Amino acid sequence: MIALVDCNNFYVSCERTVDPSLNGKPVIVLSNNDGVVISRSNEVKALGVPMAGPIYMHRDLIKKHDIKCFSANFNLYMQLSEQVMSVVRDFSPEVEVYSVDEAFIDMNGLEWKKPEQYLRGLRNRVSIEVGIPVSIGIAETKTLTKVAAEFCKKDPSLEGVLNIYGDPKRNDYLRSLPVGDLWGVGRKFAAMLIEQYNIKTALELISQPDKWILDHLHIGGLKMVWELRGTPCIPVEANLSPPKQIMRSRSFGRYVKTLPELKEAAALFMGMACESLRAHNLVAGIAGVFIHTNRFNQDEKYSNSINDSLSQPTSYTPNLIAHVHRLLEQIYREGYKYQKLGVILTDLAPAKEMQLNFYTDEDTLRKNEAVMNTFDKLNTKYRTNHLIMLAAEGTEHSWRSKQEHLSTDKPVFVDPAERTRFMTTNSLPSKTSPLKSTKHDSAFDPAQQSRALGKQVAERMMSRD
DNA sequence: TCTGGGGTCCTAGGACCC
DNA sequence: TCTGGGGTCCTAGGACCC
Repeated sequence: MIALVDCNNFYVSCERTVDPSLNGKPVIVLSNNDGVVISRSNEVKALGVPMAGPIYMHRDLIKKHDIKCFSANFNLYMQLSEQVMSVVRDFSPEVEVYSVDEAFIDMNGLEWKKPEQYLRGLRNRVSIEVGIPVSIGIAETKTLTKVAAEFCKKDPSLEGVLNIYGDPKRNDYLRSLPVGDLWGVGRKFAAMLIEQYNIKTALELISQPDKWILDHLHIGGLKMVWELRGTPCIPVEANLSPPKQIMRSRSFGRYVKTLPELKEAAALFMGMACESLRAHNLVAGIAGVFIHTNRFNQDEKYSNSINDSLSQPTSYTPNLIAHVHRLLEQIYREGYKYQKLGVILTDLAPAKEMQLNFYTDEDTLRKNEAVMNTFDKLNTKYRTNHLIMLAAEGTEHSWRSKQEHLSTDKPVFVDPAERTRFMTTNSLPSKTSPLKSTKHDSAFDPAQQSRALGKQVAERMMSRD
């Protein structure tokens, strides 16, 4: 028995914990450059605004229905995700955190606990302690829990939990499920199944012979189909494995033409990637960079990527920045308006198993490691990525993403008692309530804030030493 | 005018080996 | 005129996920 805990409209729900007056109102969360819809409230879904579509096509609808739009605030979403997951872990040690808003629970050994009742308790605790609504599906396989959670969201009378484990009516659900809504069937496969083979529902798909599935949807598709028939093929993996690749990329807030500006962006993104690399105690053997112009602009198109192995695997930011700067010089072409740049680290290996080469100067290695250690400690301690940075990363970043509708960057603390009161009375919180949102004001500048913080820290350290 | 970011896995095909 | 068979490894690209 497996359960899936799935947060409803996660990013929108996060914004609503900051500002509960958004409850019941149409709300959208936008991608990094405020260009694309990445989360919608139920009210917005009902209005027909599609997921992952460009927002500018819905200007009129936004105005007409007074839809509230927010820039993505991933710091906030990560914090709330961690809170949700920590409640989930209270209910079982066997948890696979599958994404920012989803977790699978291995329920084996918990069947006797009356799963619906037990997990309804989980749902209520997440709701009260974190303020995020979740839907929970229970079934024999991961793919079936996805189906259950999907139906659960659409039927409020289920109170957030649908158990289809051993349910003889399982195929009734599959009969009414469009093939494109399946976990493992994306746009391309859905179009092929419907247009070429007239296979429209999940039930029609699982009625095909294995050989046909293997030929058309490959091994991943066959696993999915077996899972829909009730045979587990995708295990719950409670132990998370280290990443195989780390990438940092952004679309620019404006077009960028010059090599120095691209280098600045590459350095900044590499700084971020390296931080993650070291947080996982890994080193990279290969690093690369890619750039491209606006892919929707047919007149002028250029995109290129390049990567190369390092003479010595490392997580030392200065070396990796120098490496991608050299690579960037090779693919940069003058005269183009660049829209996006990204850096990629691959061939990752545990830092403690690092291979040295014949020429490696171990003394330098140790010194570099100590520098990065101190670097990370300070940036972690003061909860900012920009307390200390490399000069190559620049300070102005005039090309950075638009984020014109940020809610708040400050950590959110909500007193559970206060939330309970809010939920039961359903009244708006008073002005002094901790639920009150910290509105983004235009004077708030993260860069300036961190410079001020940096100054404070520097003064403190100097007075001490 | 305006179109995200960060991942995983699988497959086909090419290079190379003997 | 006539040109094998059996492998491995790597990479780019395509599918998928949230």
